[in-house]
Amino acid sequence: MKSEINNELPVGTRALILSKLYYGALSKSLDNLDVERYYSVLFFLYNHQNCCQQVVCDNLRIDKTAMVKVLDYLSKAGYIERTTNPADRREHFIRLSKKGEKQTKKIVQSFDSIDEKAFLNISEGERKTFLKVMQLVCKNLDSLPSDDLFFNYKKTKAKN
Amino acid sequence: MKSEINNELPVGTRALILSKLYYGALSKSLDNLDVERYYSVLFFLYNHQNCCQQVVCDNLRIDKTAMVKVLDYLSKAGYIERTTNPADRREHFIRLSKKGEKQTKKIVQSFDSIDEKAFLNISEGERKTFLKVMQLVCKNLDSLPSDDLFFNYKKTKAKN
DNA sequence: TAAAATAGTTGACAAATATAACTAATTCTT
DNA sequence: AAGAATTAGTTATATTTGTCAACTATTTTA
Repeated sequence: MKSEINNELPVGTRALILSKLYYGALSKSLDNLDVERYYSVLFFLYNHQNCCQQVVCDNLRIDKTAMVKVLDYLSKAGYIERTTNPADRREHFIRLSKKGEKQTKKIVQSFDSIDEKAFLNISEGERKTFLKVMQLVCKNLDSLPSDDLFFNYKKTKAKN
Repeated sequence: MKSEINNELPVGTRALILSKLYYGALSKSLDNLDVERYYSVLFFLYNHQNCCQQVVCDNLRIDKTAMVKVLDYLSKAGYIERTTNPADRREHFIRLSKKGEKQTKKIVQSFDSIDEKAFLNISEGERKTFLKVMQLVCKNLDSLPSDDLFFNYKKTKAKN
């Protein structure tokens, strides 16, 4: 038996642990797919067909240079296609291919099923509160002015 | 302005995003320390002096081979010391050095401060519920029997 | 006491992340 | 309308991180 999941950890650390457990379960459940990662990108694309890369980056907090590699990988696996937005030719639309869509459907099902299991024995109200607070915490963290962050030190170079 | 933090993402993905934002803020606030990562390990050691490696691994869900490298890094930086448990000579106790303790105190303060800012405008009750549910979700995910994970596929090898 | 399990380590490798410099296209400024 | 600045995406590189199998040393178990 593992020791208890620690109750005294900062919220960021707990969130990281939660995501580790979650993605561990997810990738186990999707063991026999021909892509082994970037499920969340596929999930996002499933719900946002034909959006451009930057939108994916912003929503999933993935760096744009990393995103290039993710999409190269998914493209090589035949899951996605890139097309140029004629209205703004800098942008590349990302679309799931027929194969990508079919496989991503299973991925979405896996996500849904694990979400469901994750909230077992938790009331609908608590679940709602949880998700609402999670949203707010993200918003708070996202809008932290970087000056706020230097409290026990004098500000040095403040690279941001 | 970034687009909204997406409300339709699976809980694991949201938790990952939360932790990214959190650790981004944290490392910015600790910019001028001579260690640049593994803050959560130091945080944990601060509250659990002289525990052995496996306990840290279990609590923070870090692989034991990764932990070796983490501790090598922290040891080289002069933050920690390893000693053998005389009662069970397989175990290595990890202790913060004097320097490590002094620096980690600042790290703990940073964690606390960011936690506080993260929960701005969130009521005490909601915060409590949030943390309780987070705990439960982790527990649910942790105890998922791996059979539960193969629902849309026939079970293959089920390596676990 | 032999076999199994546990704590920790090593080395090789794959993957993630960060940075800077770059192209191409668009928008802003005057 | 020209030039500057910005934006989307890419490339290349380097560093860090995570994963895996195999290993030592020690303790537990059967």
